[in-house]
Amino acid sequence: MTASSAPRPPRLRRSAGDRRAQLVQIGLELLPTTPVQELTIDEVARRAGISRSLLFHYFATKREYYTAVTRAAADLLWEHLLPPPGTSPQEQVSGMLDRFVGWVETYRETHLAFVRGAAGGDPWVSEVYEETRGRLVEVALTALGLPDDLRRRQLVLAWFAFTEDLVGQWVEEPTMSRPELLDLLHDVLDRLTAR
Amino acid sequence: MTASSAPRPPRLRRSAGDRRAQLVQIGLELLPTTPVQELTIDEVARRAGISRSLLFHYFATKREYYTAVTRAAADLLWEHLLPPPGTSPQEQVSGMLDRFVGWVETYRETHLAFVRGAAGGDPWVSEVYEETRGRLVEVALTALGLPDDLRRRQLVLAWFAFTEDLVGQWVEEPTMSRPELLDLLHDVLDRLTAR
DNA sequence: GTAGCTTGTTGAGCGTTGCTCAGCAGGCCG
DNA sequence: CGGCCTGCTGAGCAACGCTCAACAAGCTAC
Repeated sequence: MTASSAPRPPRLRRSAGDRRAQLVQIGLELLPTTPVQELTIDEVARRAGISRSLLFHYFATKREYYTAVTRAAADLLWEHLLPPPGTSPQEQVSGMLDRFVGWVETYRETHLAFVRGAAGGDPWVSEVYEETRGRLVEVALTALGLPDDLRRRQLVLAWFAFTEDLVGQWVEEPTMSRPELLDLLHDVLDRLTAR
Repeated sequence: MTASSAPRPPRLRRSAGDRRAQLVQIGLELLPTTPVQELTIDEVARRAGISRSLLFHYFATKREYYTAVTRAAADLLWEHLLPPPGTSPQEQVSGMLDRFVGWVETYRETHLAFVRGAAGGDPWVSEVYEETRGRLVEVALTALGLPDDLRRRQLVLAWFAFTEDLVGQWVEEPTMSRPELLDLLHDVLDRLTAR
């Protein structure tokens, strides 16, 4: 409840970069509790303590803003999963898998919201996640030492959908041990790519 | 282009059932070309030749309307996939798989839009598809003669995500023959449930 | 210090959309 | 023909995405 008698909070200017980052950050925080369609510019602006107009100064369109938020989320995931340099190929894949499960365990709500937001409707938004999925598959195939042909690519992408879904279910209702899960996922991937 | 001089089309009353069905039908037709967020009540009402108000008489909320449309789409899929009575258990699963691929082949755009709409954001909507997925998995497990325990259920659900994704990719870019695809999907399912 | 410029920032306002409500009117009944 | 049930409409409100002209914070130049 803002006191109506408050003279007015001293308006402070932020650099363009700061403001953009702040707005994207607010989007990331809102993501887990708010489906895209219910995310309003008003709410974001209110949280940032700025006018709606300013948000449109940084993002020409609501879609553009939402895409930027999605991209930020995708980048976080990407940076977390990418194998550190100097890892052996075998370790790269199992390491990524392990970190992926850990990621979903830690940011369950956020990650699920991210995936749903990316999967749902809007092509501009889903493209962002598609791209990240594509890059991840590329890394995985390289680590496995397999040629990146179209057929295998499809299989690994579909395997990723399998993984997303299974891990998503597993964190809500663990029906096996963590190592069992990791083993199963790795095994399915191996069998699929061996074909 | 509606002639402005048209005296006024004779307003005709429909029974409540007819009108509801018509509105849902319009939703189904709009689904493939229109992401949820861009589906407007105005557009639907315009196509039905009725006022916005009437739509709110049948569906209290836009969400409720959209849920009804999704349910209709899910029911169509369900009826198409359900094995006819008197089929042998083995045929049931491969038959369902075959019909599923056929379904995606035939209604590619519509089905993809349906899945995306169901996956995206809104819990009320996604629940509808979740339910259908659950029933399909139940049928599959029964046909396979396997107990419906939690673990297997998760695996088959995840396999379904795998299948959705792979078939979706395959129809856009066939990297293998149709029988190969069916065989692969069936094989993966068998290996997963055999564990 | 102050004039001036850059640019972060705002408020008023427009068109559209989801949704409400009081009441009109089609068509079946007596 | 009169009455009633109920399908149906139009006006209108609040909230939203988005635009635009103008204000003002804070740096630089003198």
